[in-house]
Amino acid sequence: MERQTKQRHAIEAAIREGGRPLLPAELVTLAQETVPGINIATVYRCVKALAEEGVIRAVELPGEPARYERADLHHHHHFRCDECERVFDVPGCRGGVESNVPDGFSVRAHEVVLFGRCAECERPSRKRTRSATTARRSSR
Amino acid sequence: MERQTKQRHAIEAAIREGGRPLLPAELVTLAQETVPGINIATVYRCVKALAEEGVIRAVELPGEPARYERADLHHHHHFRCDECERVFDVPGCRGGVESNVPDGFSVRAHEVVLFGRCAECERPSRKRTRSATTARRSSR
DNA sequence: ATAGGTGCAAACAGTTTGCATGTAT
DNA sequence: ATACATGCAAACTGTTTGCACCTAT
Repeated sequence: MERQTKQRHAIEAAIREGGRPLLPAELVTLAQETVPGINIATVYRCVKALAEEGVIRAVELPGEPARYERADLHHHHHFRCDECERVFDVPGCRGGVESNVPDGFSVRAHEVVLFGRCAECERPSRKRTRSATTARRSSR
Repeated sequence: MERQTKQRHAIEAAIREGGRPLLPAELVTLAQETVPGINIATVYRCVKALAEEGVIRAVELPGEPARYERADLHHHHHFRCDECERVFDVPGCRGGVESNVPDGFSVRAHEVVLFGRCAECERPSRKRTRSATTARRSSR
């Protein structure tokens, strides 16, 4: 069983209170407010352990590093804004996605990711630019 | 406009005749049958150019490197086998996936990925193991 | 002839790991 | 006390880039 360390608490807290899936890099930044010296390797190790315990869950979007969110959320999908690159939760799931699989295939799970512009970025007046934490990734 | 080189032809041919989305590493292997000395950097450069021309398309699955397939296919989704790790095309799209987005959000595109076991791996008798080209990745 | 493509090696980003040290139990 | 977590640096994987050379035009 796992030890209660301040690093681990800081990471858990960041994910629990994040409100949206967070990147490992964002987690270091957030956790450093509580544990200044925290290392990225620790974040990766904790995040892996927490995911195996079922406390958090990896949100893996096509072509991007995994983000992490709390696992106690109902089944939902994700929306990635083309502009600010943030990822949002999209509640619910209409089902029916699993039809059309070829004969003999069995479906265990599915992932749906929507791409577009979020409400803030859609509205020209109150335009929001990429946050500092995600701007680095835009060079891709 | 682009030059016709044997490297480029080999890569285009591999994707055109692949029948399923292929990884850059698989493309080097395939293209080497025609152009022995072909380099991975060339594959990445060609693949990027071909994608920009609209000849091929990137298929990006959550948590995995991009695969590439010909662009002249109708809209479809993908199925990844847990066992053999191959990716298959799933024809059609029932729609309705875009509902539930929060107010003010506009959807530009969507991706659906199904996970499970393909027909071959589902059938115990004719079990298929991971191919040599994908086995490396299983350590993840 | 020359613009553009290729191979090679080095650079990068994200992630993982070995090891000595620190700390929760 | 000691087993496990952390920090640091090094290793690793996938991808990109600088540069000298090669080749389709």
